[in-house]
Amino acid sequence: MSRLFISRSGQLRERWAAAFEDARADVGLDPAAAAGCASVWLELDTARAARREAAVRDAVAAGRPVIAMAPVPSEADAFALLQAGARGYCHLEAAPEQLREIALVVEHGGLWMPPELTQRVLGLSLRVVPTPPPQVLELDALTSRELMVAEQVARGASNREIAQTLSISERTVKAHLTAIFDKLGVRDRVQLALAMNNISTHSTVN
Amino acid sequence: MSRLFISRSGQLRERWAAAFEDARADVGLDPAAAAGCASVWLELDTARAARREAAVRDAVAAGRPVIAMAPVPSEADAFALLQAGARGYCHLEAAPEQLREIALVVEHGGLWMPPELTQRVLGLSLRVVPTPPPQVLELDALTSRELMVAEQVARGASNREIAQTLSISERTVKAHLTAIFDKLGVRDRVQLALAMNNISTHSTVN
DNA sequence: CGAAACATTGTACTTTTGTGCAGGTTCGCC
DNA sequence: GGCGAACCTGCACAAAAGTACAATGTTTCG
Repeated sequence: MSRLFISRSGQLRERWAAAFEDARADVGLDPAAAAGCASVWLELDTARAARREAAVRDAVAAGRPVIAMAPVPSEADAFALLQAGARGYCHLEAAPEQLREIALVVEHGGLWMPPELTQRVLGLSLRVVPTPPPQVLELDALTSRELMVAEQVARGASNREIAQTLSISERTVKAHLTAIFDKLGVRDRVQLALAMNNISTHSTVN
Repeated sequence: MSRLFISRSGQLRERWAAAFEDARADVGLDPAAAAGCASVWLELDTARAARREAAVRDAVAAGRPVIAMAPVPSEADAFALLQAGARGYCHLEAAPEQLREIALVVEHGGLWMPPELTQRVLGLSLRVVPTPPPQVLELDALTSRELMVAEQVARGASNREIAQTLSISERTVKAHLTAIFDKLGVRDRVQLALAMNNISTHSTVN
């Protein structure tokens, strides 16, 4: 029982091969081929959003558990695709060990999605999060002023705008930012913005 | 790492022992004992319905994955308990093989519930959780290459990293970005990253 | 009171980002 | 063959972003 990866580009073939000895890849879904697999993995284009659910549904129809792999996972997306019948929803570039983990879960009747999404999907409170190191932001570590700056960045504001809003100099904004980056372990405002919105970032390939 | 079963009656002890060599059973929750387990299984009384969620929460607080075992599984119950932090929800009298299956799933970060409940609970979540903004990005306007760049930015990657990943020069990445900003109507990579994750950004005055 | 944390800002400098201008290539299509 | 779209790139430049070092005032707390 192999794993079938459906991908247009096939760029990640090597990664999949690393995860599963029996990984197979194809550019389109062949129901007959899918039927013989332990699970079907779909690489989702960000484009053609409307087609994604249909793609999942088609794959599900083959009767094997389907895992959707999104380049940019989101809560809404996870909902839609799980509802379309996917049993797993993960980052497209999840590490091989994680892929194996997901396969294990899904092929035994479970649902899998990134911890941070599980949390939000079920509406859990942060404190209650179990198993994996949930990478909860240590927002408590921030001072009140730093928090204000961080929040603005989380909404896409520039240093100048933040300075204006808080009635301080741009230099001070930068000072706060340096402190924030250090405390939260991110390297620039983009990663901060994403982290503030509970989105895992690049270096954190989990 | 054993499995800890919390049960008032202890009637099903033998079944649990059959499922797991390392099964332990107790009548009440001892946080210290729970902390040393692979998973905690709660037998839920039908009586004292109000207490069930609290019981789950207490168990979850110990930091180990919790499976709720209900004598009469129901959709509403499943949702409530998963929301309380349970990672699994099953019939109290599930067969030993199934218990093992569930353990496998839950201890690897998955969610488990009876198949027939899965779809319904997912459907329910949609109604319970505030639906995210419908703001649809015009991702179709992006060319395939631009999309790749945008996705990387959405994960916090720098231009250098993107260039490396796509095997192109940093200059080209910048060229793509300029096109992306224009097409999507954002002004910089931070706003792009947020937009790609369906997060509304600071209202740009200019 | 004095240490420590916080907030603020300046000067100066490095690095990243983003743009303008000016080219190249390839590929499909009329 | 010509044309346009997408892709790729170099040089130059401006504008942000971020860091290093330093300093001053305020608040907080033991």
